Amino acid sequence: MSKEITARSADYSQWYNDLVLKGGLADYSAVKGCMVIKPYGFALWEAMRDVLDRKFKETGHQNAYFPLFIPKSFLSKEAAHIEGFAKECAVVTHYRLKNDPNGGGVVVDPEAKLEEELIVRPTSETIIWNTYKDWIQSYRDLPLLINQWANVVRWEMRTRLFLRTAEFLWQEGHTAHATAEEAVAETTQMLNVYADFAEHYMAVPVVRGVKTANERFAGAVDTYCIEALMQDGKALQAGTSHFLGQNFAKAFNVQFSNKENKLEYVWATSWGVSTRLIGGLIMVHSDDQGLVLPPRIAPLQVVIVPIFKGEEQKATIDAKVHALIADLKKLGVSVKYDDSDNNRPGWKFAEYEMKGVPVRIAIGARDIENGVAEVARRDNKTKETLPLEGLGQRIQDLLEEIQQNLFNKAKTYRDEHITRVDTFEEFKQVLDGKAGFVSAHWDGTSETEEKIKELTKATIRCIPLNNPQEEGVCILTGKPSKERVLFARAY
RNA sequence: CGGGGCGUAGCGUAGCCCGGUUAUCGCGCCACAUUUGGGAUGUGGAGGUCGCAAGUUCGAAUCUUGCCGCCCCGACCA
Repeated sequence: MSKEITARSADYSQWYNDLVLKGGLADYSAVKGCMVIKPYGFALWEAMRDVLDRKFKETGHQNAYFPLFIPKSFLSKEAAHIEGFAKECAVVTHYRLKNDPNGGGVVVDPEAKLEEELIVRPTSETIIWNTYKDWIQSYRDLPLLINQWANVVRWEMRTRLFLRTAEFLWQEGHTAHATAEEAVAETTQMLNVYADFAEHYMAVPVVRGVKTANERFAGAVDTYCIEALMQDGKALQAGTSHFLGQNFAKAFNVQFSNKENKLEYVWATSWGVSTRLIGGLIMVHSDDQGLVLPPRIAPLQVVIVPIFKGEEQKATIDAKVHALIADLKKLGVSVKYDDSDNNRPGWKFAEYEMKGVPVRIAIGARDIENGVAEVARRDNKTKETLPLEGLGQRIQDLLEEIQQNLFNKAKTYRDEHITRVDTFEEFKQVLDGKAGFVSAHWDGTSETEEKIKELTKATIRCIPLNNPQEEGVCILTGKPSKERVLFARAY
């Protein structure tokens, strides 16, 4: 009816947009490239944020907040860093408006020009390292383990809801360490936190790996990443964790006295995930009926729809439902009883399917008589009639089953879409056919990587961690190679 | 920045070529009634700077010019 969803097979991008808009996650805004995150979408982000925040704290991090604005001169202190971000920075040049003397509303007051322009943060390494300079003097001040939840702005040419917007929400961890070994350990620890979150909460299987020089974060020594595979066979970088070496410490002159009273530059990491994860979540699990959300981060896990004629039936159903709700809440299950009379049951069924609520329970007079309820799973669209007795526990188990099923399904798909190839012909065939990750030998040079990208639009997503070493030859140049890397077309 | 598309009610649209009653239809919204096991039905009703500005004309949603905005596809990117 009013909420037709484009089929994935007809137009994958349109399908994705339909889910975001009609599922009530976000809207386009009056500002080009920026979206409004609606309550349901934000609830999803909050659910993800809560889990991650807990994990950060469990690994010893604390939250803090740094300014939105960064003096222009800060950004240029690390050469590779500014190189990477310069093209997409929003710049504040004035601090005041005034009435247009020609009567055209307000204009920028030319008198109010800033002496030094401010950059709206595209990422906060520079402002943070400028601050750390004052916080770190001794090895006793280390490690410094800070995370920030914030918005950042990257003025992208072309945007897509959640996947790439001019402003987005994220978290960025910035840590300082006394030794390189400790910083590297932090980098991999946080990569594992992300991977664990993706797999156990989002039910999204990921490949852990390290980026090639081409794809590395601007200013990093090494960029570790988790890569996920979408249903259209394209890859999505779902999170990154960077070992920054001493680059930022040197740029901002952050030194500490070690135990031998010698000055040393500190070692740094930074790591982040963004609202982009929501885009990935949608593209991994959802179907042509709408969103499919994994129970562990679904804003709402269970919806109960009563089916009744008249107040009398309603009262009988209410009594049973309230008992069930009490049970579910006791078990930590989030539940909504939609007994509004505005829409009929069929409408509600369709609506909650669109929104991806994992479990729907329908209870009518007929069920009350039989002491049962109809329980419908969103993930595989099956329905079964279950006794009301002990239903709460059964639902809790079912949610866990759904969580597992979503992960297994996504993992099977992902594993079936990692294809080993040994020639460039096969490589192109796979990319244009079944798509997904392509595991192939590469000669290790940036030039070859660039060339392959030019020819096929595929990039090296990562060199997987613990990658088996094997002799081979580069698919493009035929030069010797010691290991396979994962290529894919990516978002 | 290149290519394409679009701007008419909250949303989706017709009308535009070929200017002429009160701007079309559907969804949604409001009221009432009947309904309620897969997106209900009827009756009545509210809602419009036709993106903005200038021009042509007796008359502009419609023609002309300029401007603005958004979306999609590319290059760039999390």
